[in-house]
Amino acid sequence: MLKHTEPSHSLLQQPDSRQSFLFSRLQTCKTQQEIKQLHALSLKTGNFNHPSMASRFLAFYADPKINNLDYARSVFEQIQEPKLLSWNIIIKCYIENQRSNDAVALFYELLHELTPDVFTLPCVIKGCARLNAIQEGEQIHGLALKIGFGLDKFVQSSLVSMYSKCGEIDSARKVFDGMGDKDLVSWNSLLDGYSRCGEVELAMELFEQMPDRDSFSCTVLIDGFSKCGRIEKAREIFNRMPDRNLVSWNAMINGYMKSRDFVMARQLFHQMPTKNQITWNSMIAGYEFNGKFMEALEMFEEMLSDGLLPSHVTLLGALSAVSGLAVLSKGKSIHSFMVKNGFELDGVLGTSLIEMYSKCGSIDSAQTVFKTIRQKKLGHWTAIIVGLGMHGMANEALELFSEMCKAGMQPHAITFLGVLNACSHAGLVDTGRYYFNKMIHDYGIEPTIEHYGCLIDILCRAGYLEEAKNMIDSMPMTPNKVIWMSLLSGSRNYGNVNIGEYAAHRLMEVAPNTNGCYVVLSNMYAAYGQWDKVSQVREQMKKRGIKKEPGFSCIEHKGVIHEFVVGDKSHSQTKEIYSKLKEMREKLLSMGHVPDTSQVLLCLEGEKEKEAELENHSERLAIAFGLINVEPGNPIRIIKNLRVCNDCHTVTKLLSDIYNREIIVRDTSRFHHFKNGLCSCKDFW
DNA sequence: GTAGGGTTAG
Repeated sequence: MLKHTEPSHSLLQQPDSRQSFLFSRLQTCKTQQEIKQLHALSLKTGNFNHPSMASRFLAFYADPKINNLDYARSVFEQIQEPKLLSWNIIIKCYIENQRSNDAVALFYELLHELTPDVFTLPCVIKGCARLNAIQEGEQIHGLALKIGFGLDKFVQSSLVSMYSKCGEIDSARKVFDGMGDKDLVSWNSLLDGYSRCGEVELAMELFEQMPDRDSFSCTVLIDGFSKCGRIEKAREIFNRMPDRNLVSWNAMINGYMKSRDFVMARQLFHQMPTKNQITWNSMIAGYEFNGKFMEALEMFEEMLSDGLLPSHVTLLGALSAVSGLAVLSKGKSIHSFMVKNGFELDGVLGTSLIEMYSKCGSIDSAQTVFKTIRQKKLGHWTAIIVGLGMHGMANEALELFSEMCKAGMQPHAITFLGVLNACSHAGLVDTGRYYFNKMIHDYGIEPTIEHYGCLIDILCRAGYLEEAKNMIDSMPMTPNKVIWMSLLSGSRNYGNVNIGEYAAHRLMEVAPNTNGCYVVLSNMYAAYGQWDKVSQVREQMKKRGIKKEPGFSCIEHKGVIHEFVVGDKSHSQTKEIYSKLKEMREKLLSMGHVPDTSQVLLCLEGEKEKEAELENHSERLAIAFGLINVEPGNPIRIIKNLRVCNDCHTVTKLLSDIYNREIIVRDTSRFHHFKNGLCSCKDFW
């Protein structure tokens, strides 16, 4: 960086002697090096602070081609009493670099010195729109009127757009109606407003009233229809577009992804003449959003091998897909890619990484990432608290929660959800009640149905079934499937058939197709020997065509995911796996393990068949695979789509001891760390 | 030499 030294006295007296020379050089020079030399020269010769010189340099550094924001700022800082033009340039530069916060802050600084003009206002209004800062936007609107720029077309259009983006469609309309001279941009701004707030009929009406339309107008409308699920209508407009641009293709892809039409999305993706980063991001995020994690990761790989640089958005999508599949190795490689390419972890990417590591079962790495983030934000604290809770590490989660409060952070609703979830997985009833009340009374946060769900779950797991039932009856919202399921599971665990039946009936009203409901209900009857009721449930399931959701377990090895279902014989290592299973069975037997068949679902009659079913549970196959393939010293990580059954839980504990291996199992809601014959959940799950 | 409108992202 250049040092702005005091110019020598003699040169200062005759600054204009070299000014025209500097001016013409400035016009023709191309490299950053050259401009820096001229900049140095201007400082030496005392021309830097000449009225139009400084802003010329500033404009050069602020130019999108050079785009050295920090340097531009340092140049700006050196200007003595910068003219409005310089302020405008630097504010615009901040907007262009997605630093709207700083742009707005600079604008308020500017107000102490000068009066803004018709160049400043649209720019800073755009910044407010980006920040969703409606209050600042309104303030600046008032200021614009006060200083006499209320009728400037550019100012008005930017206001229409700002109000539209902030969801204040009525205010947008009011400014629009007050415009004397409307052009395409002002029409499009309002059209965007209607599209954004889902008023697509009004948008369509406006579209038809417009004196002119361009590809912007069509794209805005396409996006509006896409977002509210009317993909056919969007397609119609797209088909009629004379000049389809990249953005309209992207908007269509998003629309198809939103309506889960992967075939059409992919078709457009291949058809379009050119793609950009957003196109790829839309495909990746679209797949991820719909739970198509494998496809999302394949797209991500393809994007990289095409030589495109991913953005934050790309990485967010890829990391979420990794979390969904729990492919730790992939997550690690994305993490190192991020470090290598200088992606900051201070923002959502840090949150996403913490989430990824916890969901991949590596809570240690999640904690490491959390510790390395210098400026910890609420999202980071929340992510790690949620992660620790999932891993049954309630004490650590609660400790971090109080540390976070000490650091001056205001926890929000999700943070409390993490805390309550942690309490639930550790069976901390009183602590759970305490935080639930603290949230309401100390932080003024209205509990959502999820918060109630957590607390009710805590009560149910601990056997406080009456209290849970009372809470369900008295809570201000209609109980959902999750809540009735908690009550039902609690009733099964504590043998309360009455409350269990009540919960099951309510559950069937709310969500008649919940297969888990029938399974738990029949397990409950079976556990207490009510076999006639067991067959009734079986009949009901048959009549309604409900089948037990097939369980599967996955294990990743060397970047490949191996999936197993009950009694699976399709794997290439089947022979080895089954002989390992035999060995496991013998070792378990010699430890005196007696299979617990109480949770085996009905259709199997004899004890022997039931035991055989347990032995072939998908996670046992996955464990066998892990014992064969995962190098000793490394934990065996398994992902399940169902809850761990009683017998598998006992068996896995024993296996961790017998084979001296750490086994980490992720089920639908949490992690179990099996080690030395014990589980991190302390048998409470 | 400076200004307003569209796509991904919780």
